Amino acid sequence: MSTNITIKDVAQQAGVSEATVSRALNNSPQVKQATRLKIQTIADRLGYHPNGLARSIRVQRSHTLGMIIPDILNGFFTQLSRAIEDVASQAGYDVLIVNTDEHLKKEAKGINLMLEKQVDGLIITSAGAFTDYPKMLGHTPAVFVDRMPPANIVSQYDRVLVDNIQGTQDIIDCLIKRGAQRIGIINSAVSATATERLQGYHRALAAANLSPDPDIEVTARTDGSNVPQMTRQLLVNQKCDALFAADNTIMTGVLTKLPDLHLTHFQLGAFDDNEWFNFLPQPIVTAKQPIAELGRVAVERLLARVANDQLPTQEFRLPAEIIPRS
Amino acid sequence: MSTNITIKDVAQQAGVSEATVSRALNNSPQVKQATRLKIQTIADRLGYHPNGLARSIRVQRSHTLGMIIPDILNGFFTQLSRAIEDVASQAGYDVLIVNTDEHLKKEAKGINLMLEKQVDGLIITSAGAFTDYPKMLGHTPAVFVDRMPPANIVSQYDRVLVDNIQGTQDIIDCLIKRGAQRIGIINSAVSATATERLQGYHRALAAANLSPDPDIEVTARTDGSNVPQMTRQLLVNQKCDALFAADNTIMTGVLTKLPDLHLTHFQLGAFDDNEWFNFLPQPIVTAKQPIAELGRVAVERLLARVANDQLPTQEFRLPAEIIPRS
DNA sequence: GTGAAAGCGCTAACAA
DNA sequence: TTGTTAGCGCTTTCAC
Repeated sequence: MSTNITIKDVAQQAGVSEATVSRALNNSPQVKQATRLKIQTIADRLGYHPNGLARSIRVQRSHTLGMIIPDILNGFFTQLSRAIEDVASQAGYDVLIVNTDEHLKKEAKGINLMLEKQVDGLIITSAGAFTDYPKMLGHTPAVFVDRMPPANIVSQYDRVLVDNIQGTQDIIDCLIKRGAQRIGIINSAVSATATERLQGYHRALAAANLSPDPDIEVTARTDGSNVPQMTRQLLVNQKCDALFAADNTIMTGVLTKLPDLHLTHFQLGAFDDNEWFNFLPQPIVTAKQPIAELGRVAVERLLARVANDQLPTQEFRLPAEIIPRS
Repeated sequence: MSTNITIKDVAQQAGVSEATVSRALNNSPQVKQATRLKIQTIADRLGYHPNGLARSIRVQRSHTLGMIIPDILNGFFTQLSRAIEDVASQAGYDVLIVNTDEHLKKEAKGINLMLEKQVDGLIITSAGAFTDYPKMLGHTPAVFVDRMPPANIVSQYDRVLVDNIQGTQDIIDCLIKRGAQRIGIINSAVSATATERLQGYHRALAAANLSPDPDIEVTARTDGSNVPQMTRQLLVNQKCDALFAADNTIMTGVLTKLPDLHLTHFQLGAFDDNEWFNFLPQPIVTAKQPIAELGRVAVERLLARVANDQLPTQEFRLPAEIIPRS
């Protein structure tokens, strides 16, 4: 915040009014070509940069979007943020990012910060199943991606997410076709997601006439700390011949534990793909989320809602692509 | 930008002046406890959020930092951005990120955008060896991380980066100790970095009385497209018994090619560590950058300069840690 | 301890 | 085609 040269300086130098400078620099059609040129030259010479904050406050629009994610180090959110930034910047918006680490307080603080920064809209991957979003957000448009808000208010917001049931079903299906008979699942800590993925798991079992076993259906902690131990439990104690990890952080936990186990015959499946899986000795069947698409749809919908807050809310459900890897 | 309730509304409801509300909400000591309480209650009830833009424009400080990076999908920058966000947010700043894809135009556009958004300072990992930063940046403080600005202006800015020479030397050293006699290098496309890493490479060779061979010193394209072919060239045609990749994207390219080559005895080294390397069948010796430290130092220095623009510019050189992996 | 008034840099009526 | 004026929401003297 050190650009001390303002529209007034340009106006004085050019011998015109501030209004004319503003018009010229904003390409208003109603300014004489000669004037515009002179003004532009002078602005360049002075190294003038318009003060976007002043403009925003005046036009009541910041051209900034806020994005709330658990952790950008998680590959899914890295890719999502990139996609969102790309689409947003194409539309003349930039993006403010806050990492919550699944922490409700951090999320609340982040949202507040963004509201103060007057973001035009918010893209949220929720950490808080119990957060009162309508109260927090006020009239600021928001779309939820991947993680849904609490069930009682979910219909008040636009949502963009993957088809968890189908994606999971395809993976389990593939594992079964390749001979798996007893497939353990380490499910996500995110409840809405977990419910759907478990459902896909059960559907695939049913379709193959395999009966589910509660003993081999477990749920990871949010921080993933219990995943290695569960891996052992399922693959060794419970003698599973395949293991399904419900997201990429869970799979990372599984991979950490594997070498200790000295197993030879078992299969692996995971929701969320990862380019590094290609380099691993053990093939992993995955459901690859259309992350770029998720981001694109989310931003487009958000901007549409910014332009028209009367839009009915909607859920966008995108298909996951199975990557068999054999 | 939909918060239509302002300080004025709170003032009216509370029966005080706007000034008093402002003071109360900013914890000015000179406002009566009772007044402050009443104001805070009313502000809460109304769901009042201060307009940060208006404040910024008034106090001439945005409490926002800008960050220019090539691509957040590159693990190094993912981690760097996280570190920077953490330190910045701790200090009450948030950060705006722009990806340049090593594109000069995108970088210029991004910097302009940030100047318009009135960022208090900029953290830059430069794409442009030929960019005229002093002209672009004006008086906005900037610190360069990892990628340095052009040599003729480098001393005008603070810089934070790793000890490339030592890091590389340690890796090559380790490879030699383990028996390597002919170590190929695929160097970085970033010239300043490449120069230093090559120097470390040569030093290690010299220390072991191995003579360098220009035929096995090659440089990757910025987009890494020629890396797979170079991998084959060095490991097969040139019969290298070890390969050093000068950064993590290069190593990814190497790994892509390896399976085709069906080689059994060779070693791998790389600058930049990656958690996924732990899961690979082939051990990789790396120099792990202190990324969190780089980010922390960069933000701290930047904020120090924001507070005092008379600070002499300085270079911060941090050590890399060798991860031998055998 | 509180209020009145000015002004940060900009844009948008309304005039000329 | 251009200038004048008002005001976006806030903080900060300067009074009282």
